[in-house]
Amino acid sequence: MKHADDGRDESLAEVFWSVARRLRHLTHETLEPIGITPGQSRAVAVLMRHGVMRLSELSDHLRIAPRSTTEVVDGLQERGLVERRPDPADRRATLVALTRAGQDVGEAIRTARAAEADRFFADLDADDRATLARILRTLKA
Amino acid sequence: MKHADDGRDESLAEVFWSVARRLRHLTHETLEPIGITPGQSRAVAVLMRHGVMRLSELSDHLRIAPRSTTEVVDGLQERGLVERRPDPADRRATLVALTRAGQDVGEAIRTARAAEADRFFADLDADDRATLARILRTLKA
DNA sequence: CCTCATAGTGAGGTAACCTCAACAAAACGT
DNA sequence: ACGTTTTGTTGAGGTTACCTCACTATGAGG
Repeated sequence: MKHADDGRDESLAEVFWSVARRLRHLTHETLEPIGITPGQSRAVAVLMRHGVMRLSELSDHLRIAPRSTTEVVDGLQERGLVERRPDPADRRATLVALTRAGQDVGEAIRTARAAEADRFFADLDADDRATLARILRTLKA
Repeated sequence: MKHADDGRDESLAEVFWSVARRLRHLTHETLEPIGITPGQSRAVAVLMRHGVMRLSELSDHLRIAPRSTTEVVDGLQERGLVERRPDPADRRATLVALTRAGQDVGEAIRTARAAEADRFFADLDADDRATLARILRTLKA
């Protein structure tokens, strides 16, 4: 008997958030069996793509405060997915590097996320997918 | 000086989240001067649209747990924007209604959000806006 | 070398959710 | 009519993912 959603004259922003909600839930489900949080997964993705970097650099990539990055890295380190090592060039800094296990998990995430995206965007044809990507890229700037 | 974003081969999902992040920040800024949180604002919008309803009904609309709705309503009540009243038809239930002040704030939000959306989606022409709406509506289902 | 900036982190805080259990009131089965 | 089950709301307490502020150690410029 639930209505569960207010359709009609909803704004672009509102639909956007409905979609975001659905995607967030899906992502959560995808990541859960891997035993990693969405935030940690983002960090792993950045490290996969760019390799070893300073904690502060990682903050920039993730667009979160340095202090928050500390926490994300703590979590990954506990799970043995990254290691901290001193930056030989600056003794204040800490480098963050994926361990072997971290790389494996990174691959697993990549695969799972791809499957997830396929499922999620399956209702869209190739054209719509391309258009959506273009429009979102505009909005991102 | 920072890179701040990983562009290149990013997936649809990733761009989506970048946009979401930007929109979330913007919304926060829009709502802050009104002195209301995004969650409360959503509740007010529902009440503006559908009028007096039970707490549990509001939960359904907001798609959050009843217990969480209690908190949202608490916040709004503290600010004098809604009032709780007993449901004459069921003494277990509580009805939530916008006060006069709540309706005024609802209007203010509506205006501010419209301006916000204009700003945010300003880079898109009418066609793109329509297309985006259509695609998002597909994904919402 | 003295001052100022920078890298990371401890302490503590917030918003927005959640579950679980309690309690009252309603609805149902017999 | 009456015991059982369901429903509507809320207290207690937890989680997640962020935040700011202050502190320490180090680096860099005058």
